[in-house]
Amino acid sequence: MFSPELKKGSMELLILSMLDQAERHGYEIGKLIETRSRGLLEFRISTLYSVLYRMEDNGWIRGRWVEKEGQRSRCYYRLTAAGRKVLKAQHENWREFVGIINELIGPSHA
Amino acid sequence: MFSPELKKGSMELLILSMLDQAERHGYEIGKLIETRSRGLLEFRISTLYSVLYRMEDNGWIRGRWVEKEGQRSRCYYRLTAAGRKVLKAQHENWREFVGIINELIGPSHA
DNA sequence: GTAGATATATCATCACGCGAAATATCACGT
DNA sequence: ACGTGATATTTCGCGTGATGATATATCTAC
Repeated sequence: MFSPELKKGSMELLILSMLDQAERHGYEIGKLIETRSRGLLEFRISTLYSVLYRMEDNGWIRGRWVEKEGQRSRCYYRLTAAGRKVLKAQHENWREFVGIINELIGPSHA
Repeated sequence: MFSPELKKGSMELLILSMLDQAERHGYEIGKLIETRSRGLLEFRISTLYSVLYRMEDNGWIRGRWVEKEGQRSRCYYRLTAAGRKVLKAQHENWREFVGIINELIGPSHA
């Protein structure tokens, strides 16, 4: 749907936003992005996990393994204090970026 | 200023937009992006040229060498018919993409 | 005469999303 | 009992493309 390059850079912001609302596991985040965007935005599940691992290394999120009866083990991630700061910064960053690009490309002349 | 990943994917749209208004050469496009974004958005000049070459290979733009007295030779690029279509498509694509991301990340809670 | 802006070109490097494959459990239909 | 598909995580090689460094050349201004 969207150019692969366009999706890059929004991945972290997207994941951080998902985790701002609730503790979630990887697969859940993937499905959430897919359904909430009505199938228009779909990140590969492998990408999702690699970003999660990277963000955990960065100390933005922390995973917690949960084993429930009759369920495959899941790793639930939540934002750390640092992650919350990064989310805020990336959110503002995104808005400013979009503003500038929109300014530069002007209105579409359909 | 902005994450390098965020800039990826907006480069082509940006250049195509610049060339929609007038025939321009590479260095000029770079300066234009820099000044119009008040220095916030700055693409490497090397990146700019590599994107220009790629877009010319794709047939989206066409370069024309101009040699003026007392000036270094410049290559002026203009949009082709195909490039105009790509610009329109990428423009719509950008707007839709931004809409979806904004929907997913929600309003900032500053 | 040299420093800095203008202007283009090339190439190695690196980050990162992607595709593919492996592993494991549960639900459902037959 | 068996297969299929959804759920769930992991790993790794690949390809794309922005970046940084470097080279070259001309003009202006001090």
